[in-house]
Amino acid sequence: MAKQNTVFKDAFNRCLRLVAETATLPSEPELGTALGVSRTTIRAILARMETLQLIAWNKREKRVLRQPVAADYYPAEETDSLSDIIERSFMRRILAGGAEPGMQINELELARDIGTGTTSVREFLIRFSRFGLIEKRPNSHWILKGFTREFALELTEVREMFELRSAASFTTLAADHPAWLELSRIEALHREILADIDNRYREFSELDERFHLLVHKSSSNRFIIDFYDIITIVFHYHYQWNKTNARERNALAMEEHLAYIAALKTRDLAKVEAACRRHLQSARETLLQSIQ
Amino acid sequence: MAKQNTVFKDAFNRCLRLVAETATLPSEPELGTALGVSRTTIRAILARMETLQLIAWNKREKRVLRQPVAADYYPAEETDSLSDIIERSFMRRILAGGAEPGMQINELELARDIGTGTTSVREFLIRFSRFGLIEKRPNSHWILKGFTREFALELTEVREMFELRSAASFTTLAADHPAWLELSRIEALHREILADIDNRYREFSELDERFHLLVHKSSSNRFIIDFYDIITIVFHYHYQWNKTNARERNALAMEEHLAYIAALKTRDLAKVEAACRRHLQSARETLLQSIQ
DNA sequence: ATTTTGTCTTTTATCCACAATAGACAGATT
DNA sequence: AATCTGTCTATTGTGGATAAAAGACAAAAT
Repeated sequence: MAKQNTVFKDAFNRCLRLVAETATLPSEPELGTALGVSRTTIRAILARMETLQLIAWNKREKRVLRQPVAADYYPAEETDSLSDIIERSFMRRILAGGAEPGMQINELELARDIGTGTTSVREFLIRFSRFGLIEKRPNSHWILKGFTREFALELTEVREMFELRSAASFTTLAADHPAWLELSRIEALHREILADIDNRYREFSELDERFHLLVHKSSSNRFIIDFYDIITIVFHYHYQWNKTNARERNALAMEEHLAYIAALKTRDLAKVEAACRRHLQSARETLLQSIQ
Repeated sequence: MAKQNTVFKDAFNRCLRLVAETATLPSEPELGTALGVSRTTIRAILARMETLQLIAWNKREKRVLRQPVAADYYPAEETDSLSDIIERSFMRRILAGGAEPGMQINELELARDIGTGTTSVREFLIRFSRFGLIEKRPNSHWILKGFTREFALELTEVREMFELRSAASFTTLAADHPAWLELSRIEALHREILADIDNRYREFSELDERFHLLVHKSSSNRFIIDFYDIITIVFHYHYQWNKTNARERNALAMEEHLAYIAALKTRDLAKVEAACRRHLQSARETLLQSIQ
């Protein structure tokens, strides 16, 4: 097997949702931009839909013949890209499984475990190494440095520097900058979720990322923005793993966010800094608690 | 061709220098640690030396038979690792060659150009992407973001944050911490080179890296230390490329270093910050000048 | 009792092949 | 005149093969 056709399968599934909504599909280029894939893939999707008798396809005409049913969709497991699969598998190993710091990581073993080729695993490890959790010994193995207390402290130290700097530049954005609108949208979402916290507290993780990324982006600094990837991945897996008191923690964090957002809106640097520090402080504590 | 034997060739050359100095070579493990390679490679080296009649090898006895001559050495081009070759070749393309920002980078073309397989080029690009000069479009090409003014400004912004923080933690190191000794050694080297600046100003580049890395290391933060890789590579190629007024620039920078070192030694935070800022300011200007 | 060597196994680095996907271009259609 | 489709080519993503290098272990030597 060479390349996997996950792009096709995922786009096919998304295209089925379009089929459910209209009587005729638009042109190939239009579908391509809508689904974010090339015309080659679009034509493969259309051909498959024709085979399944979902549409009648003749040049420009793409008439919907019937509504898609569950059996038309590709199973969700088949639409994940290989690198996502490797990432998940790897993170489970090093976070959930008892992975000791200092442990050796074996490309071949990892590849066999996941059921993939070594090349993909190798490329994943290279990409992943910038997160500071593993380190390469050339011509030899990788070393797991581990999700330790030191790691968390180093991570949060830089995060705090970057976020304070970003928050400060947020206050200097022009009044008509789209970030202000997005900030208001995020604020509204906070209030919505808080109003129904018992049912919706799980939505916090995604909202948290969206908010902090917005702040980081206002730095206009690629290094600061890229660094946020590390935060994202750490917190993402951390949330999946440590669910004690999630409701309370999330509610508290959202209150802090609201105070932080309010401070940003005043454009008063001292207030922004105070609110930002307060939130980062409790975020750090949450992270540290989950480690030891 | 699978793996290239550059490790062997490079270690062989270095081992020839040992042969020139002694009558008998030490044990295999000892040689291994001295040259930083495994026993497998050491044994390959010894076998080759035996073939060349450089040594008489019988178990523990490794008697030197003759002095190595120029012809015994492998040519320098053959001892560079493939990733170094790719890096150099790539940097020449994007720095020296007129590479426009926004240009597409083609793995296949790059590989053909360098005369190597695509896998190695691909892995290089993945590793290199953390420097923020290129960006990947999945399933498609890479985009060259270019060594632009924005890049330099974003880089120096983070550098200044990190170095100020590191310099501050330097002042809190225990008096018997080895960093103080290394600092004094670096200081002495500065004075030596300044005393003979006309002949030795080219040594600055290496000294500069050694000094700033020492400062960054005192942060004990892997993200700060890793970031210094970016600075290193940018300045490394930048020095090779822009040589106008090198003597004056380097002399000035060294004077600033001396002031910075003196400030560190007082452990007075205000003085450290002032000296550090002054130096970073002029380093930034030098970099910016070379760009437009 | 340690260290060294001989031998063997395992793993990494690298190239190559091939399917999936992107993308280019000319002719067809509105 | 602009957009769309049919067809073709080029490039990326991934598995597999293989030489180089690392590393394990027992027997041999100090």
